[in-house]
Amino acid sequence: MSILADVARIAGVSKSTASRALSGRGYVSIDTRRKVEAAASELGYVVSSTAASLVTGRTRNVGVVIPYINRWYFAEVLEGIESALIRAGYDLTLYRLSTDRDLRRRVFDYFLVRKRVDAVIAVTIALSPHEVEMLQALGKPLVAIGGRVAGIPSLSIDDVETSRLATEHLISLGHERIIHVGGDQDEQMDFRVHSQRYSGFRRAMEEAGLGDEDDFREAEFSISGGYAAGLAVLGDPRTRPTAIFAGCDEIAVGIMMAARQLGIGVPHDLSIIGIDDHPLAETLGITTLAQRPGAQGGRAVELLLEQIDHHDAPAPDEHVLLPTGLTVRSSTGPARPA
Amino acid sequence: MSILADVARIAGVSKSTASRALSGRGYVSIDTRRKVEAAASELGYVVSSTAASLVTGRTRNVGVVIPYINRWYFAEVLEGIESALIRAGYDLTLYRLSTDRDLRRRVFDYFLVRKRVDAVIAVTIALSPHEVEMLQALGKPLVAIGGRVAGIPSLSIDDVETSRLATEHLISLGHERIIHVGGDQDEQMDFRVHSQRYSGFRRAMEEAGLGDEDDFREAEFSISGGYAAGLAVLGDPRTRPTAIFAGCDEIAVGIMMAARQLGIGVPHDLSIIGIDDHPLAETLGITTLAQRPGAQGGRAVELLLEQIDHHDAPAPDEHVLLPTGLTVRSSTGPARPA
DNA sequence: ACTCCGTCGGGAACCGGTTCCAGACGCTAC
DNA sequence: GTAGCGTCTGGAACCGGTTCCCGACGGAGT
Repeated sequence: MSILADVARIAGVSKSTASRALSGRGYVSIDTRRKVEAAASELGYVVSSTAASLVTGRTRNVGVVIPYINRWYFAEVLEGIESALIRAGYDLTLYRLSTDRDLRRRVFDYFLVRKRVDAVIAVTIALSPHEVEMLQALGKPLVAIGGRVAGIPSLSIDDVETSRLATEHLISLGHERIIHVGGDQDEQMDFRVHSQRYSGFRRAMEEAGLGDEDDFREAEFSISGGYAAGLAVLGDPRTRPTAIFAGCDEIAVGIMMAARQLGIGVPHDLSIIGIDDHPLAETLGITTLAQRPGAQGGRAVELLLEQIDHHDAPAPDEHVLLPTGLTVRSSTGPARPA
Repeated sequence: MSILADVARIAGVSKSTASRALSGRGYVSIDTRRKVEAAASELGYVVSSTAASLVTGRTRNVGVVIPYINRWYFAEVLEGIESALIRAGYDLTLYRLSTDRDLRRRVFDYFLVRKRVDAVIAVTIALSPHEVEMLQALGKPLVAIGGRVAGIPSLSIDDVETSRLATEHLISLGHERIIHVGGDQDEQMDFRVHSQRYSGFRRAMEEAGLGDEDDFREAEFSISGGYAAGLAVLGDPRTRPTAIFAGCDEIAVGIMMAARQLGIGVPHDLSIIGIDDHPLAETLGITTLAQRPGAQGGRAVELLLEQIDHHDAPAPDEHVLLPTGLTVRSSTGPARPA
């Protein structure tokens, strides 16, 4: 392993000149730069980012905290973040936070605090004021994806409005018996996405004078979860709805599968709408409100890099609401008269 | 931000003693340790891992290169790796390598080489001899998941044997017209998993005196891919097989959906078997050969940490073959006489 | 001719820890 | 009594870069 001093010696210059030549900062004549570069490539030299970080205080490394990897939305966000960071020359250090409070504390106290990351992106993790404060005290820019966090820039779709629109789509088709199959209302980790989607649904239903206390069904946010809930909801012909608003496309897909299993025609006997625009939604022709999680990840990185670049400026405390687009496919259709 | 010198001053000891007290290396009396710890927590001190790495040469950070995030197998492996590393006090830096050769070079030359990671795990990335050599020259332990890499420890399932077993299961049920729906044979990135699965299939078929040149169908390794291939294969009643061996469970699920769509009974008219034991395989009752990617990730971390701990020993160049378990569910059944 | 400024290069301090070395102390062993 | 060892602590070197500061040089401006 060669070090900068070796390169300098071979090139016949001082360490400082070699450093300037390779990093491109400060005055170096073309000639010496060439010599240094030649020496460096001859020796196969690469800077020690550790040493560089120590003195500059910047690591070119961003921490990402995320609750799941194996779910479409999260994996997409992660991919978006990853490629944006790589393009900008940054590393991405991954911390998966499950519901384990201890682990969460350890990650914040032990991992994130050490001068290992320049900044942090929190994906659907509602940072506590204490956590925000702690990281900000260390001068680490923060961005949140998936929900609002006080004091830091964040971006997400408007869950309430999106759900409302989805529900209104069904209502406008003449459906009256509509059920929302969504996530556990008590899930603590996230930004109450589930309850926001529920309340958008509720609002649309109330405005139309519809709904009752039996129009919500809990499901895990996955195809299997949707399938199980679908079988339960659709199994009983007397209470069967004519339309279902699924909390996400994975649930919608599961419901679609359950419907097929039970011989229920979509959209003839049942309309289904979801949120996300999961690839399977397209494959199966499921109507949905499209969002682009990968792009959200990329956008979050931009916001972050802006903060890193002018880190003298105060953190912009704005919440960006991203649009979702109603994508009508063949899973929704007019209600048939009973 | 407080530094070690501050802690030492407050505690009334020297930097070296403070370092020893906090890191737990070398002799320190109980008394002074207490004092130092008190000072540290009073100041909210945390070590600068950058500084520590610079002198120790170890970063407690492992690089993971992986081609996809948003696929079940890869996400599971990643989760397994992540939790094992966190438990061991290691960070995980993620590099997603698509088919972009340039990016791949950049990741290896620019990112992995700088003293940022102590070791590297390659998930279904066939490292070139040059890449292996480069990383080993830097003294970085390596482990590969998903296929054999010369010169480094690796672990994977036995793709050939697994496929053969899957195919034999179908044959033993009396099926004669069997099709394999698998991945693109030319995919360069991976360890030719696709072609290995194909050849296991081929072998079983030949031993049984079955098969023809039309018994393979290409599909993307996803539910959508399986669905599309399923529609194509099952659509024509004259060529329709009585059994399908899917290259992975996601494909199997897609085929299952296509079968339902076309009103083909499973397993009455069609048997389906996959590989993986994806959660949906259980939900839908798909027979499969189960593997546990999360456990593979954890095992890879163990192998890696062993190498890190005794890094004087030569790298164990062994390939661990993990078992897969035939899990019979309701998607496979006896062939009906034509 | 002299100042001034922009370009170029070297020396040395510095980032914040870890670790080697040497010295001090108290204890046991001979 | 002293040699020898184990425990404890401080000083200083060191990891490998970056950057500040200073001096040298050459050309332009007056």
